[in-house]
Amino acid sequence: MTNQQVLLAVVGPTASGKTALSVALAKELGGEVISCDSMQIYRGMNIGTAKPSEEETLGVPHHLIDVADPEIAFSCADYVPLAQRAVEDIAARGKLPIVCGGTGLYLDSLLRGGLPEESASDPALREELLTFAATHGNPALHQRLEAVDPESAAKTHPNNVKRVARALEIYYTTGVTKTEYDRRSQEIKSPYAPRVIGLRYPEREILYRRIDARVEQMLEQGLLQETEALWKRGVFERNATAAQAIGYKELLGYLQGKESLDAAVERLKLATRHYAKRQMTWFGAKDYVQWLDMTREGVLRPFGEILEETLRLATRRQ
RNA sequence: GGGAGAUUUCCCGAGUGGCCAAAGGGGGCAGACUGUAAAUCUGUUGUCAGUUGACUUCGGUGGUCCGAAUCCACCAUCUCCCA
Repeated sequence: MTNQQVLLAVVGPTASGKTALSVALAKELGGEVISCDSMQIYRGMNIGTAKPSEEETLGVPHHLIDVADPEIAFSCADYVPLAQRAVEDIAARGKLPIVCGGTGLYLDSLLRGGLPEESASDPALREELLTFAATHGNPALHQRLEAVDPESAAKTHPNNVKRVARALEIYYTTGVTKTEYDRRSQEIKSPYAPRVIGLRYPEREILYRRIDARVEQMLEQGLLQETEALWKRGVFERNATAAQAIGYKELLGYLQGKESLDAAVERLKLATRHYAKRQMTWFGAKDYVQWLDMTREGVLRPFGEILEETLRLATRRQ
């Protein structure tokens, strides 16, 4: 009754096991993976972003990885059309698109069917607005938003300057308020019939232990060298999106001799845990997620069992 | 052996008689998010009633005072200095 494209998605916090599961699913169902990760986009950032290696992908094609240089300001708006094309492309070849990743906003935008027509961005204006807030105070910027779009002003805390600025940016560049913009975006009909599997860790300590272990592993694999390469390349000077990636900015202090390695690594682990929590909050609020417990009685469930359950969730009639 | 200083709520750290359950930061917990999203931001964090409110806390014990985390005495632990 619907000709929406079927699509599978595996989401969850960092280090939850998305990669292995989506590869297994692709093998099982004849699919290809579309990464939904704001940092795996970038070339030269492999270890720190836990980009799947050849051993991990097992020959399953992965899309939307290594599509931009770290100096590039890549964003959600760049991601969505590329991902849409990848979905079409995979489907056209009779394969199942499997979206895998933890960048909630990107996934949301993709599943929603893209951003509204009037979507636009103006980096110079953005900069100007941020400067305005810095000199006149956060409330002053917020008041400007309140004047043109009280509804979105009410929903955005004055201190969340970036969000306030974005709302104003939408209005100044398109003449449409953010409230109206959001409304229009809700009218877009999604071309997809997604099955979204969310990996959940009822016992958070288990996930946190995995995070710690993975950080240690990244260090062994040469995360420091990778960081140094990005540093030398000047990625951190321009405040590129890529410079925000967890794993690099935390180690920079050590490389610059401002901090001990142990301290830097601790901060890295902590930042990753914080990030994982934010992801859990994000996905937890999405009603399109079907949750799958990764642990039982304090231990990780056998992979085979998890795969089986996922297949059941993925193919179940809705 | 003598001298100086320290001891605060999970951690760091303010607080030197009432406005202190005690600043601020960190951590924890919860949440928001439609073009920087691995970013950005918010709330909450002694206990219990859960709005006023009650109760227990600032190394320990005992004092002074209407009233102490803040003053005094002794004890304990730690740091530093002189031997």
